[in-house]
Amino acid sequence: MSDISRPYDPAKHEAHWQKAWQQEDCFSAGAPDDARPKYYVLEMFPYPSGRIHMGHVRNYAMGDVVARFKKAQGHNVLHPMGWDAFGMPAENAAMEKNTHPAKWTYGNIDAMRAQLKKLGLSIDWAREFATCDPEYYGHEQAMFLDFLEAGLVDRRESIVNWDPVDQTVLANEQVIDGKGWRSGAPVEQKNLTQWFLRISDYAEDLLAALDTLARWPEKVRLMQANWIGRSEGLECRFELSQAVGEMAALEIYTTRPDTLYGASFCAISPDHPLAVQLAENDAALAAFRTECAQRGTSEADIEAGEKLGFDTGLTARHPLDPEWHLPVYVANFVLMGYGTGAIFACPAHDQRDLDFALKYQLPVTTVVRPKDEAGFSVTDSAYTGDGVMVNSGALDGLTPQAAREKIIAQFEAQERGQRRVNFRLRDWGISRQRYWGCPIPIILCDTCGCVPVPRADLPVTLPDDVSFDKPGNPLAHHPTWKHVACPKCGGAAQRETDTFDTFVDSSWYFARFTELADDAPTRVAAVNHWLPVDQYIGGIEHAILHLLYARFYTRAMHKTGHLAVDEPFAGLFTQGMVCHETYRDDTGWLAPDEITRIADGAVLAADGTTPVTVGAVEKMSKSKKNIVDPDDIIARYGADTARWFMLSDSPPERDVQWTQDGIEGAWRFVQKVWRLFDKNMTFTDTLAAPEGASARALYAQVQTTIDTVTRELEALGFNRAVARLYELVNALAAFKPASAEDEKCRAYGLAQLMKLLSPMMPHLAETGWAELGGAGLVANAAWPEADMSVLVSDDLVLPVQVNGKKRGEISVSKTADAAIIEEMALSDAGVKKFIDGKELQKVIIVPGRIVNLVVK
RNA sequence: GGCCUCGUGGUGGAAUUGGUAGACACAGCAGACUUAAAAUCUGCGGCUCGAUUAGAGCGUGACGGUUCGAGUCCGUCCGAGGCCACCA
Repeated sequence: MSDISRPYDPAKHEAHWQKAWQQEDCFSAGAPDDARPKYYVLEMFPYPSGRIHMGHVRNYAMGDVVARFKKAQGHNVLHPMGWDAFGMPAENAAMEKNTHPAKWTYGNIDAMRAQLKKLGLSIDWAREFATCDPEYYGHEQAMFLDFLEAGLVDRRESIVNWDPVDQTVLANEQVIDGKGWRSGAPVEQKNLTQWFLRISDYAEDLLAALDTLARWPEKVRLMQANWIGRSEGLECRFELSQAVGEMAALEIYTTRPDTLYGASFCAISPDHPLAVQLAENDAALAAFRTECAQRGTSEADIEAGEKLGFDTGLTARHPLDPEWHLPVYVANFVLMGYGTGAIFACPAHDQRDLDFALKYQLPVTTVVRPKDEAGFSVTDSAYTGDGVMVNSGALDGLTPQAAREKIIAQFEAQERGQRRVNFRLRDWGISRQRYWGCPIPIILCDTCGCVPVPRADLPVTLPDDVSFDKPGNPLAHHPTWKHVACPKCGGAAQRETDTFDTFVDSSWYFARFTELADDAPTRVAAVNHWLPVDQYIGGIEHAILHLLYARFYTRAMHKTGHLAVDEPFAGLFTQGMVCHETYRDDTGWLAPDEITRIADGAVLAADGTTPVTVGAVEKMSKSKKNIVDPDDIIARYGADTARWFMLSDSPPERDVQWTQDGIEGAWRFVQKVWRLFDKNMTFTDTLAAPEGASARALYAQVQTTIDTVTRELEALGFNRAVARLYELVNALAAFKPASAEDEKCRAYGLAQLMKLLSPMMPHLAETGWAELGGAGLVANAAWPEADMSVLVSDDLVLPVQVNGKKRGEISVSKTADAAIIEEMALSDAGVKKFIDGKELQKVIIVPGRIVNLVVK
């Protein structure tokens, strides 16, 4: 029996229970043949930056609630943890701190693992790995060779986004406002030979299957759909009036074939082969192409929206009228990477085309008008709405939709074009010119070309002796590493010195967790048993990239026989960020522990005199110094308090604001629960509904709490579950036992409370459970089931409205018929006042809900 | 520019999905205990009017609509935020 006169001391209890869970091996997942239904809970694994932050605490607290809850409900739970350990920060640290990326990374992992363990998470640590372990990335290399054989990989030259500071290629999605996502340097366009995964082959499937992901947020599915960007249109030829070399026609793609009669000119991308060829003999065009390449695609440039064109002097024949010649421009707003890199322009119905036409004085012909505006014509604003076709020959009078269908059918019948589906999604360029990543297992031979590294030679490991003293890729600078004999011809050859994009590493780690097989990336029986992940939890910032790549990669693994599902994550939850107020004085940002709050609410610097400006509530970040360190919080209040605060108040998908008052409130709640154990009690885990009124009322509240908390946890409504638990604790604290039955019911209520609290505050729940004399660990106890029979009462209280406003309440028998309810409602004193002297027009009785009297 | 989400007390937020608006918590006020403070316990708390009570009116960004009944559904507008962005 603990001394309950003293405050609850988390430091004492938390370490004890963490050890007990480990000794009892509570959280190891059962084998695939375990009789219990499986449940795979996964939080997005962390990057080992060095220390955990509050965002991790929130993320892993949520996942842990789900894992513990599902275990208690009788599931065989898999809840693993690992490290997304490759990436540039390790190289930056190596440069700045003169250490080795591996040493830095593994040191960080050790530190963060210790921090996570202090949170008391129910993790199966036996499955832990880091993506920088050769045991992991070697399998990744083997799978890459499988993908290569299966035709899922391409190597091709392409224009890439080049970060001149980091000296590496960036994916489109790593370019933000024309700048590198890490360096912030303006991105340049560069032609490089790159490895690609053919994700665009799966565009249609990745899009269609979004409909099957019922337990994903609508928002994320929409973002992915937009990213994949499916459009339907017509691809057709515009004959050039004179051929240029081999090129006799322009292939164009349009989603608006209905507006063909409004054509004004054709435009090709500066990177279009025709433009490239013409530029060879045209210095002015060459200069124009250079100018376009330098302008880039930054937000500022797009905002400015300046349309630049170069008249090639060529013309193209309109496909519907060979005598109609359209000028061909090179235009900066046409992208080579989408469609065919060539368009026909209809200025009346596309704003970009209109801007261009007005600038270069090209014709504007209106071919769609709004239904009710007979004389409509476009002047300075393109019309993109629905309506009626005009000035379009046989199309006149049709809707644009019907006109599109008619034109496409006509082109297909005449074999001059075809319906074509286009996607915005491009193939995934995975080559990175970095050291700290998974080496691409390819050998480049002048004679044999690209030769896969023989399987027996995998993994291709990173050399340890590297230097970071010059920009670029240390693997390419290394004196010996890249020089090898060609596996095919035996001649001198070189290793591919690029490494994989780190998104490759995180595209299959969830599969690896299902079994750490030595000889294969996955063990098919285990991976097919556990996947898909039942509940995946992480930040919304991964809504597109990571989640889309993982969906594609799973399909690729399916195709190559590594598993047998297509969708890796059946349920997805995206949690909000942890925010904090910001503070600054003349010297810059101040940390929360560098300020003091005085009585009138004013905020001063630590010296007690300098006034401090309280800024916006923003995501915790080093740069704004508005960080609260989880270690400090755990040391002062314990893990349970930190977890409880992260789960209360704010809905989990929304941002939460960290406040000192909030953490203090959670701390007081822990103490309040502890004070409930103020006397010896007989352990009571099961109880029939008591007879006495007071015990019965408490018993009933315990049952409704079990019922609602269960449903809230099922729905990940942690904040609402917390509110119900506050209510139960308040009721237990106020409950004054007056009989043996009362005592027993109170003990029973406390036992149920411990079980309900245990997913969120596992240490306190164990302490309380032991205090009550419960057998074993509450971590192993079964989830309680609500006895709802006690709630079935014969009477119920119905609110009575008059004209929709509540005016009274009546207590009626459940079985009372409408006539009796009406009579009681009409005779209620509060109601009477509002109906006397008025004509009763209607009585609405919603059974069990409400009564509404309509009077006039 | 396109697509989407959200606007409820001093604050974070609840509201059985069209049926008693403001649960629960934080901050606040008053009281009890204490020499005092902290902690704890009790009570109050949307706004306006009503001296107070009883009570009445108003109230979920604004205006309109549907309905017996709207925070919830529809329309227009205002405001905040997110994602994508010259994607033909």
